[in-house]
Amino acid sequence: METTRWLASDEQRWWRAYLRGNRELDVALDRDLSREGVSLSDYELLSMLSEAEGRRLRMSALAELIVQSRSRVTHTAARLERRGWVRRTPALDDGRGVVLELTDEGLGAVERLAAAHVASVRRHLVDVLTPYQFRALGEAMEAVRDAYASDPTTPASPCEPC
Amino acid sequence: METTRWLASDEQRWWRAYLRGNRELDVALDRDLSREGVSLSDYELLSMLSEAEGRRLRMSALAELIVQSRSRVTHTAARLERRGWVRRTPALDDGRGVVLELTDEGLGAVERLAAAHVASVRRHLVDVLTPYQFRALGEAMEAVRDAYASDPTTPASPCEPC
DNA sequence: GTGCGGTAGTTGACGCTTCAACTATGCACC
DNA sequence: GGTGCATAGTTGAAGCGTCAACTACCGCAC
Repeated sequence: METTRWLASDEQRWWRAYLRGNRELDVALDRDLSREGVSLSDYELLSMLSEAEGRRLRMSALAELIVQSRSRVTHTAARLERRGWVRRTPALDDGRGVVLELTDEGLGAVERLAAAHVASVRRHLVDVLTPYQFRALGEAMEAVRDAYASDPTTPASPCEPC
Repeated sequence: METTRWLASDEQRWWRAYLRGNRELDVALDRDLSREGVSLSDYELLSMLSEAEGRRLRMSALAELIVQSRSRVTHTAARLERRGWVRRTPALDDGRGVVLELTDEGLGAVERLAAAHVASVRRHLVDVLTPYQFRALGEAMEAVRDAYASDPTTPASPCEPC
Protein backbone atom coordinates (compact mmCIF):
# COMPACT_ATOMS: atom_id res chain seq x y z
CA MET A 1 0.00 0.00 0.00
CA GLU A 2 1.48 3.26 -1.11
CA THR A 3 1.00 6.51 0.80
CA THR A 4 -1.66 8.87 -0.42
CA ARG A 5 -0.75 11.99 -2.34
CA TRP A 6 -3.08 14.48 -0.71
CA LEU A 7 -4.15 17.63 -2.47
CA ALA A 8 -1.97 20.70 -2.00
CA SER A 9 -3.76 23.65 -0.49
CA ASP A 10 -4.35 25.40 -3.80
CA GLU A 11 -5.53 22.18 -5.36
CA GLN A 12 -7.84 21.70 -2.44
CA ARG A 13 -9.20 25.19 -2.86
CA TRP A 14 -9.96 24.75 -6.55
CA TRP A 15 -11.44 21.36 -6.09
CA ARG A 16 -13.77 22.71 -3.41
CA ALA A 17 -14.69 25.62 -5.62
CA TYR A 18 -15.52 23.18 -8.36
CA LEU A 19 -17.66 21.05 -6.08
CA ARG A 20 -19.65 23.94 -4.69
CA GLY A 21 -19.93 26.00 -7.84
CA ASN A 22 -20.98 23.00 -9.80
CA ARG A 23 -23.60 22.00 -7.26
CA GLU A 24 -24.99 25.51 -7.12
CA LEU A 25 -25.10 25.85 -10.88
CA ASP A 26 -26.95 22.56 -11.11
CA VAL A 27 -29.46 23.64 -8.52
CA ALA A 28 -30.04 26.97 -10.22
CA LEU A 29 -30.48 25.53 -13.72
CA ASP A 30 -32.75 22.80 -12.49
CA ARG A 31 -34.83 25.23 -10.51
CA ASP A 32 -35.28 27.53 -13.50
CA LEU A 33 -36.26 24.65 -15.78
CA SER A 34 -38.57 23.07 -13.26
CA ARG A 35 -40.64 26.21 -13.36
CA GLU A 36 -41.33 25.21 -16.96
CA GLY A 37 -42.32 21.73 -15.85
CA VAL A 38 -39.27 19.69 -16.88
CA SER A 39 -36.08 18.59 -15.23
CA LEU A 40 -32.62 19.30 -16.58
CA SER A 41 -32.24 15.69 -17.67
CA ASP A 42 -35.58 15.73 -19.49
CA TYR A 43 -34.38 18.81 -21.26
CA GLU A 44 -31.05 17.34 -22.21
CA LEU A 45 -32.75 14.37 -23.78
CA LEU A 46 -35.22 16.50 -25.69
CA SER A 47 -32.60 18.92 -26.89
CA MET A 48 -30.33 16.15 -28.20
CA LEU A 49 -33.27 14.73 -30.10
CA SER A 50 -34.18 18.11 -31.52
CA GLU A 51 -30.70 18.53 -32.96
CA ALA A 52 -30.39 15.03 -34.32
CA GLU A 53 -30.88 14.28 -37.97
CA GLY A 54 -34.58 13.65 -38.54
CA ARG A 55 -35.13 14.45 -34.87
CA ARG A 56 -34.56 10.75 -34.19
CA LEU A 57 -31.93 8.84 -32.27
CA ARG A 58 -31.32 5.31 -31.14
CA MET A 59 -31.89 4.84 -27.42
CA SER A 60 -28.30 3.87 -26.81
CA ALA A 61 -26.89 6.78 -28.80
CA LEU A 62 -29.03 9.08 -26.74
CA ALA A 63 -27.87 7.44 -23.53
CA GLU A 64 -24.27 7.97 -24.47
CA LEU A 65 -24.78 11.56 -25.57
CA ILE A 66 -26.28 12.60 -22.28
CA VAL A 67 -24.12 10.26 -20.20
CA GLN A 68 -26.93 8.29 -18.61
CA SER A 69 -27.66 4.61 -18.19
CA ARG A 70 -29.83 2.94 -20.81
CA SER A 71 -32.29 2.11 -18.09
CA ARG A 72 -32.65 5.71 -17.09
CA VAL A 73 -33.19 6.77 -20.67
CA THR A 74 -35.89 4.12 -21.01
CA HIS A 75 -37.72 5.46 -17.98
CA THR A 76 -37.35 9.08 -19.01
CA ALA A 77 -38.47 8.33 -22.55
CA ALA A 78 -41.54 6.54 -21.18
CA ARG A 79 -42.45 9.61 -19.19
CA LEU A 80 -41.93 11.94 -22.14
CA GLU A 81 -43.92 9.58 -24.35
CA ARG A 82 -46.84 9.87 -21.94
CA ARG A 83 -46.69 13.62 -22.46
CA GLY A 84 -46.77 13.11 -26.19
CA TRP A 85 -43.39 14.74 -26.78
CA VAL A 86 -41.63 11.65 -28.00
CA ARG A 87 -42.46 8.47 -29.90
CA ARG A 88 -40.82 5.04 -29.87
CA THR A 89 -40.36 3.18 -33.14
CA PRO A 90 -38.47 -0.04 -33.91
CA ALA A 91 -35.10 0.39 -35.61
CA LEU A 92 -35.24 -0.88 -39.19
CA ASP A 93 -31.62 -1.97 -39.41
CA ASP A 94 -31.42 -3.73 -36.04
CA GLY A 95 -34.16 -5.89 -34.62
CA ARG A 96 -33.05 -5.17 -31.08
CA GLY A 97 -32.97 -1.42 -31.53
CA VAL A 98 -35.47 1.30 -30.77
CA VAL A 99 -35.46 4.74 -32.32
CA LEU A 100 -36.78 7.61 -30.28
CA GLU A 101 -38.36 10.39 -32.25
CA LEU A 102 -39.35 13.89 -31.25
CA THR A 103 -42.98 14.64 -32.09
CA ASP A 104 -44.10 18.01 -33.44
CA GLU A 105 -45.55 18.72 -30.07
CA GLY A 106 -42.23 17.79 -28.50
CA LEU A 107 -40.38 20.10 -30.84
CA GLY A 108 -42.66 22.93 -29.84
CA ALA A 109 -41.93 22.20 -26.23
CA VAL A 110 -38.17 22.18 -26.75
CA GLU A 111 -38.30 25.47 -28.58
CA ARG A 112 -40.24 27.04 -25.79
CA LEU A 113 -37.96 25.57 -23.14
CA ALA A 114 -34.78 26.46 -24.96
CA ALA A 115 -35.33 30.18 -24.62
CA ALA A 116 -35.78 29.91 -20.88
CA HIS A 117 -32.85 27.56 -20.54
CA VAL A 118 -30.39 29.67 -22.49
CA ALA A 119 -31.31 32.67 -20.40
CA SER A 120 -30.69 30.60 -17.32
CA VAL A 121 -27.31 29.37 -18.51
CA ARG A 122 -26.30 32.90 -19.34
CA ARG A 123 -27.43 34.26 -16.05
CA HIS A 124 -25.81 31.62 -13.86
CA LEU A 125 -22.71 30.78 -15.87
CA VAL A 126 -21.78 32.74 -18.96
CA ASP A 127 -22.51 36.19 -17.60
CA VAL A 128 -20.66 35.67 -14.34
CA LEU A 129 -17.42 34.84 -16.13
CA THR A 130 -15.18 36.90 -18.34
CA PRO A 131 -15.04 35.53 -21.89
CA TYR A 132 -11.52 34.47 -21.13
CA GLN A 133 -12.56 32.59 -18.01
CA PHE A 134 -15.40 30.89 -19.79
CA ARG A 135 -13.10 29.73 -22.51
CA ALA A 136 -10.60 28.38 -20.00
CA LEU A 137 -13.39 26.56 -18.22
CA GLY A 138 -14.60 25.06 -21.47
CA GLU A 139 -11.18 23.90 -22.48
CA ALA A 140 -10.49 22.35 -19.11
CA MET A 141 -13.78 20.49 -19.24
CA GLU A 142 -13.00 19.26 -22.72
CA ALA A 143 -9.88 17.69 -21.28
CA VAL A 144 -11.89 16.06 -18.51
CA ARG A 145 -14.44 14.77 -20.98
CA ASP A 146 -11.80 13.35 -23.29
CA ALA A 147 -9.94 11.72 -20.44
CA TYR A 148 -13.07 9.86 -19.48
CA ALA A 149 -13.56 8.60 -23.01
CA SER A 150 -10.08 7.11 -23.03
CA ASP A 151 -10.26 5.76 -19.49
CA PRO A 152 -9.88 2.00 -19.55
CA THR A 153 -12.02 1.57 -16.42
CA THR A 154 -15.01 3.19 -18.09
CA PRO A 155 -18.02 0.84 -18.24
CA ALA A 156 -17.58 0.43 -21.99
CA SER A 157 -14.73 -2.01 -21.46
CA PRO A 158 -16.15 -5.31 -20.23
CA CYS A 159 -13.02 -6.71 -18.63
CA GLU A 160 -9.92 -4.96 -17.37
CA PRO A 161 -6.88 -6.81 -18.63
CA CYS A 162 -8.06 -8.03 -22.07
CA MET B 1 -41.35 39.34 -24.98
CA GLU B 2 -37.78 40.01 -25.92
CA THR B 3 -35.82 37.90 -28.41
CA THR B 4 -33.50 35.27 -27.05
CA ARG B 5 -29.77 35.81 -27.08
CA TRP B 6 -28.65 32.35 -28.19
CA LEU B 7 -25.20 31.07 -27.44
CA ALA B 8 -22.49 31.82 -29.98
CA SER B 9 -20.84 28.75 -31.42
CA ASP B 10 -17.82 28.90 -29.13
CA GLU B 11 -20.02 29.49 -26.14
CA GLN B 12 -22.10 26.55 -27.20
CA ARG B 13 -19.03 24.39 -27.49
CA TRP B 14 -17.76 25.23 -24.02
CA TRP B 15 -21.12 24.88 -22.44
CA ARG B 16 -21.48 21.43 -23.96
CA ALA B 17 -18.01 20.50 -22.83
CA TYR B 18 -18.94 21.59 -19.35
CA LEU B 19 -22.14 19.58 -19.36
CA ARG B 20 -20.54 16.39 -20.57
CA GLY B 21 -17.27 16.64 -18.71
CA ASN B 22 -19.08 17.44 -15.54
CA ARG B 23 -21.47 14.54 -15.92
CA GLU B 24 -18.67 12.15 -16.68
CA LEU B 25 -16.59 13.32 -13.77
CA ASP B 26 -19.56 12.88 -11.49
CA VAL B 27 -20.17 9.38 -12.76
CA ALA B 28 -16.53 8.42 -12.37
CA LEU B 29 -16.16 9.80 -8.84
CA ASP B 30 -19.40 8.26 -7.73
CA ARG B 31 -18.52 4.92 -9.22
CA ASP B 32 -15.14 4.88 -7.49
CA LEU B 33 -16.69 5.80 -4.14
CA SER B 34 -19.57 3.39 -4.49
CA ARG B 35 -17.05 0.59 -4.60
CA GLU B 36 -16.31 1.63 -1.02
CA GLY B 37 -19.99 1.51 -0.16
CA VAL B 38 -20.86 5.21 -0.03
CA SER B 39 -22.20 7.79 -2.44
CA LEU B 40 -20.48 11.06 -3.25
CA SER B 41 -23.03 12.97 -1.23
CA ASP B 42 -22.56 10.69 1.80
CA TYR B 43 -18.87 11.36 1.50
CA GLU B 44 -19.26 15.09 1.24
CA LEU B 45 -21.31 15.14 4.41
CA LEU B 46 -18.86 12.97 6.29
CA SER B 47 -15.83 14.89 5.13
CA MET B 48 -17.32 18.25 6.14
CA LEU B 49 -18.01 16.81 9.57
CA SER B 50 -14.52 15.42 9.87
CA GLU B 51 -13.01 18.83 9.24
CA ALA B 52 -15.35 20.72 11.51
CA GLU B 53 -14.31 21.85 14.96
CA GLY B 54 -15.05 19.02 17.36
CA ARG B 55 -16.21 16.94 14.39
CA ARG B 56 -19.66 18.44 14.95
CA LEU B 57 -21.89 20.68 12.92
CA ARG B 58 -25.41 21.98 13.05
CA MET B 59 -27.67 20.32 10.53
CA SER B 60 -28.37 23.57 8.75
CA ALA B 61 -24.70 24.55 8.58
CA LEU B 62 -23.98 21.19 7.04
CA ALA B 63 -26.80 21.62 4.56
CA GLU B 64 -25.44 24.92 3.43
CA LEU B 65 -21.87 23.68 3.19
CA ILE B 66 -22.74 20.85 0.85
CA VAL B 67 -25.51 22.76 -0.95
CA GLN B 68 -28.32 20.41 -0.14
CA SER B 69 -31.80 20.86 1.27
CA ARG B 70 -32.23 20.44 5.00
CA SER B 71 -34.61 17.61 4.29
CA ARG B 72 -32.03 15.76 2.28
CA VAL B 73 -29.45 16.18 4.99
CA THR B 74 -31.92 14.81 7.53
CA HIS B 75 -32.46 11.69 5.42
CA THR B 76 -28.77 11.19 4.71
CA ALA B 77 -27.88 11.69 8.35
CA ALA B 78 -30.49 9.11 9.34
CA ARG B 79 -28.90 6.58 7.01
CA LEU B 80 -25.40 7.33 8.27
CA GLU B 81 -26.65 7.14 11.83
CA ARG B 82 -27.94 3.63 11.15
CA ARG B 83 -24.42 2.71 10.10
CA GLY B 84 -23.07 4.14 13.33
CA TRP B 85 -20.97 6.79 11.62
CA VAL B 86 -22.73 9.85 12.98
CA ARG B 87 -24.74 10.74 16.05
CA ARG B 88 -27.52 13.28 16.53
CA THR B 89 -27.48 15.42 19.66
CA PRO B 90 -29.63 18.40 20.63
CA ALA B 91 -27.99 21.82 20.30
CA LEU B 92 -27.39 23.34 23.71
CA ASP B 93 -27.75 26.94 22.68
CA ASP B 94 -30.87 26.52 20.56
CA GLY B 95 -33.78 24.31 21.49
CA ARG B 96 -34.72 23.82 17.84
CA GLY B 97 -31.26 22.84 16.74
CA VAL B 98 -29.60 19.50 16.21
CA VAL B 99 -25.87 18.94 16.16
CA LEU B 100 -24.56 16.13 14.04
CA GLU B 101 -21.41 14.52 15.32
CA LEU B 102 -18.98 12.17 13.66
CA THR B 103 -18.41 9.03 15.73
CA ASP B 104 -14.99 7.41 16.08
CA GLU B 105 -16.18 4.71 13.78
CA GLY B 106 -17.29 7.39 11.34
CA LEU B 107 -13.92 9.09 11.50
CA GLY B 108 -12.25 5.80 10.70
CA ALA B 109 -14.52 5.39 7.72
CA VAL B 110 -13.80 8.89 6.40
CA GLU B 111 -10.08 8.35 6.70
CA ARG B 112 -10.30 5.14 4.78
CA LEU B 113 -12.55 6.67 2.15
CA ALA B 114 -10.50 9.82 1.80
CA ALA B 115 -7.50 8.01 0.40
CA ALA B 116 -9.59 6.34 -2.27
CA HIS B 117 -11.42 9.53 -3.04
CA VAL B 118 -8.35 11.71 -3.42
CA ALA B 119 -6.85 9.19 -5.78
CA SER B 120 -10.06 9.26 -7.77
CA VAL B 121 -10.13 13.05 -7.94
CA ARG B 122 -6.53 13.08 -9.08
CA ARG B 123 -7.09 10.47 -11.68
CA HIS B 124 -10.22 11.93 -13.23
CA LEU B 125 -9.62 15.62 -12.76
CA VAL B 126 -6.31 16.95 -11.47
CA ASP B 127 -4.05 14.70 -13.49
CA VAL B 128 -5.83 15.27 -16.77
CA LEU B 129 -5.30 19.02 -16.55
CA THR B 130 -2.19 21.14 -16.61
CA PRO B 131 -1.69 23.01 -13.34
CA TYR B 132 -2.55 26.15 -15.22
CA GLN B 133 -5.79 24.70 -16.54
CA PHE B 134 -6.75 23.42 -13.13
CA ARG B 135 -6.21 26.81 -11.63
CA ALA B 136 -8.28 28.48 -14.33
CA LEU B 137 -11.05 25.95 -13.73
CA GLY B 138 -10.96 26.61 -10.00
CA GLU B 139 -11.07 30.35 -10.42
CA ALA B 140 -13.94 30.19 -12.87
CA MET B 141 -15.89 27.98 -10.48
CA GLU B 142 -15.22 30.36 -7.63
CA ALA B 143 -16.88 33.05 -9.70
CA VAL B 144 -19.87 30.79 -10.35
CA ARG B 145 -20.13 29.91 -6.70
CA ASP B 146 -19.94 33.53 -5.58
CA ALA B 147 -22.51 34.61 -8.14
CA TYR B 148 -24.96 32.13 -6.71
CA ALA B 149 -24.45 33.44 -3.20
CA SER B 150 -25.31 36.96 -4.31
CA ASP B 151 -28.19 35.94 -6.55
CA PRO B 152 -31.42 37.55 -5.30
CA THR B 153 -33.54 34.64 -6.59
CA THR B 154 -31.71 32.16 -4.40
CA PRO B 155 -34.05 30.37 -1.93
CA ALA B 156 -32.52 32.31 0.96
CA SER B 157 -34.58 35.38 0.13
CA PRO B 158 -38.13 34.78 1.31
CA CYS B 159 -39.90 37.25 -0.97
CA GLU B 160 -38.83 38.82 -4.22
CA PRO B 161 -39.74 42.50 -4.12
CA CYS B 162 -39.23 43.37 -0.43
C1' DG C 1 -46.56 37.08 28.96
C1' DT C 2 -49.20 36.71 24.75
C1' DG C 3 -49.16 36.85 19.93
C1' DC C 4 -46.83 36.51 15.71
C1' DG C 5 -43.77 35.68 12.07
C1' DG C 6 -39.54 33.44 11.17
C1' DT C 7 -36.24 29.55 11.66
C1' DA C 8 -34.66 24.42 12.65
C1' DG C 9 -35.55 20.13 11.71
C1' DT C 10 -38.50 16.00 10.70
C1' DT C 11 -41.80 13.25 8.32
C1' DG C 12 -44.16 10.70 4.74
C1' DA C 13 -45.68 10.45 0.13
C1' DC C 14 -44.45 10.73 -4.43
C1' DG C 15 -41.28 10.66 -8.28
C1' DC C 16 -36.91 9.70 -10.20
C1' DT C 17 -32.59 6.82 -10.34
C1' DT C 18 -30.19 2.60 -9.79
C1' DC C 19 -29.51 -2.09 -9.95
C1' DA C 20 -30.01 -6.71 -11.19
C1' DA C 21 -32.61 -9.84 -13.78
C1' DC C 22 -34.73 -10.66 -17.98
C1' DT C 23 -36.04 -11.02 -23.23
C1' DA C 24 -34.71 -10.70 -27.70
C1' DT C 25 -31.68 -10.07 -31.32
C1' DG C 26 -27.11 -9.87 -33.62
C1' DC C 27 -22.70 -11.80 -34.73
C1' DA C 28 -18.68 -14.91 -35.02
C1' DC C 29 -16.94 -19.37 -35.23
C1' DC C 30 -16.99 -24.04 -35.85
C1' DG D 1 -26.99 -24.03 -38.99
C1' DG D 2 -26.30 -24.26 -34.17
C1' DT D 3 -23.73 -22.76 -30.04
C1' DG D 4 -22.02 -19.07 -27.35
C1' DC D 5 -21.24 -14.65 -26.22
C1' DA D 6 -22.18 -9.72 -26.74
C1' DT D 7 -25.40 -5.92 -27.36
C1' DA D 8 -30.16 -3.33 -27.13
C1' DG D 9 -33.60 -2.40 -24.50
C1' DT D 10 -37.11 -3.21 -20.77
C1' DT D 11 -38.87 -4.23 -16.26
C1' DG D 12 -39.85 -3.94 -11.37
C1' DA D 13 -38.19 -3.35 -6.85
C1' DA D 14 -35.51 -0.88 -3.70
C1' DG D 15 -33.19 3.31 -2.58
C1' DC D 16 -32.64 8.14 -2.75
C1' DG D 17 -34.24 13.07 -3.41
C1' DT D 18 -37.96 16.49 -3.41
C1' DC D 19 -41.79 18.68 -1.83
C1' DA D 20 -45.28 20.25 1.21
C1' DA D 21 -47.06 19.82 5.63
C1' DC D 22 -46.00 19.59 10.24
C1' DT D 23 -43.95 20.34 15.17
C1' DA D 24 -41.28 22.94 18.05
C1' DC D 25 -38.77 26.67 19.26
C1' DC D 26 -36.79 31.58 18.97
C1' DG D 27 -37.21 36.50 19.32
C1' DC D 28 -39.48 40.60 18.99
C1' DA D 29 -43.39 43.70 19.75
C1' DC D 30 -46.94 45.25 22.47
